[in-house]
Amino acid sequence: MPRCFVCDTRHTLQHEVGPGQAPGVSPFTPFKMTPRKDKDSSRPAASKAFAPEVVVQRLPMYARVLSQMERHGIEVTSSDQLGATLRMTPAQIRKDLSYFGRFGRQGRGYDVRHLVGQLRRILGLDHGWDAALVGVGRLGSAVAAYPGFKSQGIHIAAAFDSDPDIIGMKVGDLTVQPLSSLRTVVRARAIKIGIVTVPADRAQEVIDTLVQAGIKAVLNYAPFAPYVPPSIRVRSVDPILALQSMTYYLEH
Amino acid sequence: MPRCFVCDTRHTLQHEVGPGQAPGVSPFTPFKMTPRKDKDSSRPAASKAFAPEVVVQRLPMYARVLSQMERHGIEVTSSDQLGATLRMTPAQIRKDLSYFGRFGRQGRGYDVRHLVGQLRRILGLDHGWDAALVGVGRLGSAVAAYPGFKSQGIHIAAAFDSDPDIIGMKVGDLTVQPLSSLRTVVRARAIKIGIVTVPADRAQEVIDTLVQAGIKAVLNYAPFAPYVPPSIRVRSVDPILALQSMTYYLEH
DNA sequence: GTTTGTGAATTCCTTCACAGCT
DNA sequence: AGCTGTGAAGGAATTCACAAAC
Repeated sequence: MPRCFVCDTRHTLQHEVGPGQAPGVSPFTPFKMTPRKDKDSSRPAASKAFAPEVVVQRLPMYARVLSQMERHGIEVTSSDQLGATLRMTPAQIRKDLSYFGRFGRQGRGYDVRHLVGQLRRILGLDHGWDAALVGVGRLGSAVAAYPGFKSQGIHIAAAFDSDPDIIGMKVGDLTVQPLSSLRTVVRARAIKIGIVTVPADRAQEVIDTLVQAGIKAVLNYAPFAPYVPPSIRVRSVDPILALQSMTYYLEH
Repeated sequence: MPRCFVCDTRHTLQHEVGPGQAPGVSPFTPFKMTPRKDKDSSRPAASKAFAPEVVVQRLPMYARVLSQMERHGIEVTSSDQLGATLRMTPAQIRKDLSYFGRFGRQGRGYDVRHLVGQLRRILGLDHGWDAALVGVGRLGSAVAAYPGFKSQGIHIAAAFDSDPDIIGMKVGDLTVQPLSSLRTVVRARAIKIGIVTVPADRAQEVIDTLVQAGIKAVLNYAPFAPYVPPSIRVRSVDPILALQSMTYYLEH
């Protein structure tokens, strides 16, 4: 269905372009990257209705603040305090949490240790995650060296590149492997997360390969809107888009 | 109003923590980072009602695809083709564009060159922008070296750091200056964009300084929710949050 | 026939406001 | 008194669907 405007075939490879879902990347900013309603047929039927995606995107922020508080020895907090720190309304925080359970006590607030534990469990942050990094150029090296991933339980377990000059190089304690072994390695190690730091014109084919290898979540740094099957999650990091949407306001 | 949970005063400096607006950061993903309704009193009264922020955030994606098409020699496109490339519904693209004018022709579509020109003008991308980079550690250096900014008209015009070992170093053709001269330099050169790549525990004070120096837009790479006056725009880039909101789905 | 532009309808998200528990 | 959890209300954003223009 996506018809490529470069070569006008119906392949799934886009040659460059596109959004992601919300730059914010910012892991931050929300978009609506999933096109057309997901219809969402079969749902596991949790304790209540399902949590909207926007809510899931905010959960990690809550977990982060609470970890902070925990480290500072704060034992109890409230939706007011959380909201002040995160610049959100307390009502939104309470409503968001209510999709997943009842974590607070009326009149008291939330036990920090308990809530952060629950959120980590819900988000799957109570254990580590292996990730495969594809593209070990300047950006990829910077990502590999960024200490934030490891400290948050994201372990870059394999690195790939197609450039013969880069293959064999060391990034941290990893050796860069050829793209051709991506599928086998990712399959064998059951890696579920891919981090894509290749140029935009290679990114779609890399993502296709990752998906074929069994990856379920993609962190995309290339400036385009990847095509993936509905069961795969994608988030894009795109500082340029973030800046360009601000220049609008500088101009007006 | 924001009361710091670390030192319990009402200062505006947060010690770490927080979201941004949408990770997506992804410059991509949308959130609702602006708390409480902006009330939006006086509005310049454009041709029609005002464009919602989500719409403004999508405009740069449209401009990017259209630039692509222009480079490929495509002269006419349609909301269908744009939607297929960006994985969005054609209706959304038409509606978004309608906030800013009527750019297409029924039965024909959009003239690529004309539309991209209009979008660049609307977004202020028809001229360059100077930006001040604060924090020239690993991340800051990577940002400074990233060719995407310059190619999109974002010119890093000054770089600052507080580390004596880093001050005086060269990044590209810039010399890193001490933080203490930030205010004067940013003022003198009328720089409106700040890019913050300092550690989270320094980020709020740096942003305060930037705002005092007259900056109007901040691209924040630190993992916390900055406090800024309502007239200042912030977008945060936070790949960790982006990943953590995906692990939820890996787990369920 | 094709494709835009846009009110109306719909869906989704946020905020309100209060009952209920501490 | 203080604060959560949540239905209901309100507001935003998306999608529909069609008249108008080529």
